[in-house]
Amino acid sequence: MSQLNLNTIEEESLRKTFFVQVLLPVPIPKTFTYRVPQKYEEHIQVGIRAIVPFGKKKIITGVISAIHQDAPNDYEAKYLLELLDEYPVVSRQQFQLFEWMSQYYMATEGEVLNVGLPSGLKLSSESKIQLNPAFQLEQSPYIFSQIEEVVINLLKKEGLLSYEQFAEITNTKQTSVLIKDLLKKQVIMLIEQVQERYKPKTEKRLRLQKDWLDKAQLNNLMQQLDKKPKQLDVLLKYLQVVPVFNDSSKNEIGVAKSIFKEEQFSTSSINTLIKNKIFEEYEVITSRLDYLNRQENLDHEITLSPAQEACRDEINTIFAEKDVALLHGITGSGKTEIYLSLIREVIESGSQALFLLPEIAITTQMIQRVRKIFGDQVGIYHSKFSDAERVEVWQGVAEGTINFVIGVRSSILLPFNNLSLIVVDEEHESSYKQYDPAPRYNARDTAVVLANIHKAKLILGSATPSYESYYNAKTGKYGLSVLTERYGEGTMPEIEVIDMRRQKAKKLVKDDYSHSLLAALESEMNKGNQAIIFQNRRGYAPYLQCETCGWISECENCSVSLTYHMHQHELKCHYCGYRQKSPSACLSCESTALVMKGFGTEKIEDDLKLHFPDVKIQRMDRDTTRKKYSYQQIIESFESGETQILIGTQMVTKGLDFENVSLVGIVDADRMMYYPDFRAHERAFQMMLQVSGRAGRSHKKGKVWIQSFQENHPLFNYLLKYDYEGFYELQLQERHSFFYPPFCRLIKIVLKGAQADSVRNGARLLYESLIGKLSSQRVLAPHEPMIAKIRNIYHMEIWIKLEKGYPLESTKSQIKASVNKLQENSQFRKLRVVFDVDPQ
DNA sequence: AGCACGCCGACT
DNA sequence: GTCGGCGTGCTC
Repeated sequence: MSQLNLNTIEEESLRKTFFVQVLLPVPIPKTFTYRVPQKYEEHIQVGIRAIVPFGKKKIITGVISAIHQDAPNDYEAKYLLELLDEYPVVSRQQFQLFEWMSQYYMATEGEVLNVGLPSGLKLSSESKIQLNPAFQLEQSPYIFSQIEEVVINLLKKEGLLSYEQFAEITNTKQTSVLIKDLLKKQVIMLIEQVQERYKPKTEKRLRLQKDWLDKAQLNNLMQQLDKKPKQLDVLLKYLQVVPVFNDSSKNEIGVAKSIFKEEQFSTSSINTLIKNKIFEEYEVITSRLDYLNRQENLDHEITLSPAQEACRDEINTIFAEKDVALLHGITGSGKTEIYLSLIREVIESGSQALFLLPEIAITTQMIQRVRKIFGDQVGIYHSKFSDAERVEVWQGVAEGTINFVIGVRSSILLPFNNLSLIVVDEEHESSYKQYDPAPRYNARDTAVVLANIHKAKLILGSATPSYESYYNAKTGKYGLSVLTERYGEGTMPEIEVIDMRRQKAKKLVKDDYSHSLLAALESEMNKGNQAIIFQNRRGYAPYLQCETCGWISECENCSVSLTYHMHQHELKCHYCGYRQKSPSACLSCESTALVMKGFGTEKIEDDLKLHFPDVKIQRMDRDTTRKKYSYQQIIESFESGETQILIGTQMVTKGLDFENVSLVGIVDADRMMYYPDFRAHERAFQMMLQVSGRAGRSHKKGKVWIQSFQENHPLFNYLLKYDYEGFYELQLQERHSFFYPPFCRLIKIVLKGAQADSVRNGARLLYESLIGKLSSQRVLAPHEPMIAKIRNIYHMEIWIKLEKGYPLESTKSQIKASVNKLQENSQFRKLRVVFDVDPQ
């Protein structure tokens, strides 16, 4: 008796209820607690996805971030509905990284999860329309319109309709009225359905039925088919591809059904063969990463020059005591080969490696090169790839079949569990920083943290390191390895600055081009060489101005001038996309004395085509690379030598290797240097050095021509000598005296709103609250950004400068508290406040 | 972020 | 009188 009692008590106490914390891809700064149904208790794991009810009718998918038994006190937890994975899709290390990112970049973990998970792994519910089972047309007291009857009949036939289908069928925009009516009349009901977006790709395959595998039977079959030549053809083709005569086990794998499609085999005879039980048809799941299925001639050879080898050894030495190495190698020094050889060591030891590149640098050439060395162990993570492909890379990394990922910014969020080496190439690139939406993270800086979590090593590589990284290397936080020699025969081109003021005085400037640049260009063209002309501005002319009254073409929605684009004869806003026909007279005073001011790539293309009518000229900027393959087409055409002059924006500065370029022209250097940003000089120097590096890659000596009205600017003294370090030292003094990074940390707060004065007043109040907490030295007064209005939304900025060592975490909480306090005031509630930590 | 609830103006 | 505008507040 007592025995029995004890047992019940024990069982009672064993029956614990489990709860999970679920991280949802919504911008709410917390996780949600759900109750675990008993049937799932065994399967609960941190890192697997769960479908949960959220709000009144939504059903969404989140990731389980913790398991516990503490029932919440002040509300009843809902049951989670379903588990989606057997194995974690988010690793423990990833949770750590997510947490760090949300804290450091002042975003919610949900927002981090949102950029992390490929959308194929995110699910959301979609409402569907269904006929109410209780509904009977004959017994309904209501009268139905024609369109309602159409809907009823369709629902009877189809069962379920999505909102989109519904709108299409009824051909109305006011579907909501119709739906409400039908709901009221109890004709339909709405149901929530969660759809798994990612579907594995399948392939139909054929193989012989087992009965025919025996040699005698097979001969028998051939005789049977003797009078059916079409079917015999199919069989013979099969035997040719799958030699079951020699090895009957080969039949197991069969052949793809699609191979018969390419040739003249008839589908009907294949179907007859299947019907007659000679062939059997079956499906297998295949990879979308088609290169995984392809047998390639692998070539593991990586040949390093003595200089590269020394550099690689040096990095390994650095890694003995430091976690981060900065590789400062001039353009064309062959940094990639060093990375690849180090990555190979890591992969061969069984760990994972990640190679980050800016989007633009992941070219076909790079991918082919990497695949040739690493074969199917490499995953490519890139925006050009479909979502399903990204899911497959994600899963490959999680399962450990992919050991090496080459990818863009967001690949830092892949589910690595055994990472040993991260390489961030072109680490100075500002595209490593996500600008919008949150989390506004910098993948280069996040890589430092990720490496730390995995106890992995990190290489930052660049020909022109960011001052932050270079400073860290110089002060000993990072190791530094320098490559000063170009790989192969190439030498760095000579740089000449053209004094445009003097040339203009001598009347040697035509349009925007000096005589020297045009003459040099002509001479190179005559020699059959190639040239790159760099101008970091697209369109024809950045603005139109009336010479009579001074009116400037401006955007209606943004505080910027409209850029003239000649090809469409339009004025366009580069911020909101607004466009209008170019006016023929001033919109203010009707004078026809309109002139185009400034120049972009389009104008250069136009001008040079007049100068060099026989030379093939192409332009590469956002306007000409909009279509999927146009970027590749332009590169290939230049590579093959068909195009002789390539005009481009900063797109041409990124990691492109061309053999025959002997001239680089920078038409307007001043524009880059006089940009109102504390990094303007750093950027201008980087950009000019990078674009210079495109010349003289082979045995041909190259030359760079830079046009400037400020040819005495110290920047050029250093640039001519390729003295990166000298200019860095000079800039560093300036950064120090004006207290900018790397001497301080910046946090940018942007307030956005439709009413200019409420934005202004809100910024003022926030500023006052902030200086109360952080002192007026650390907070800069609110100011309008350079473009104060975009799409009719007004912006104000407050910058916070924190000296090194100033507590970051608590400061961020204080900032958030100030913002929350501001938004308690209903007047400022609808202001959007954006935090940008370490803005670029 | 969605989404429902709720309180004030132009319409069958 | 109602529809629907979007301000407000909540989501386990």
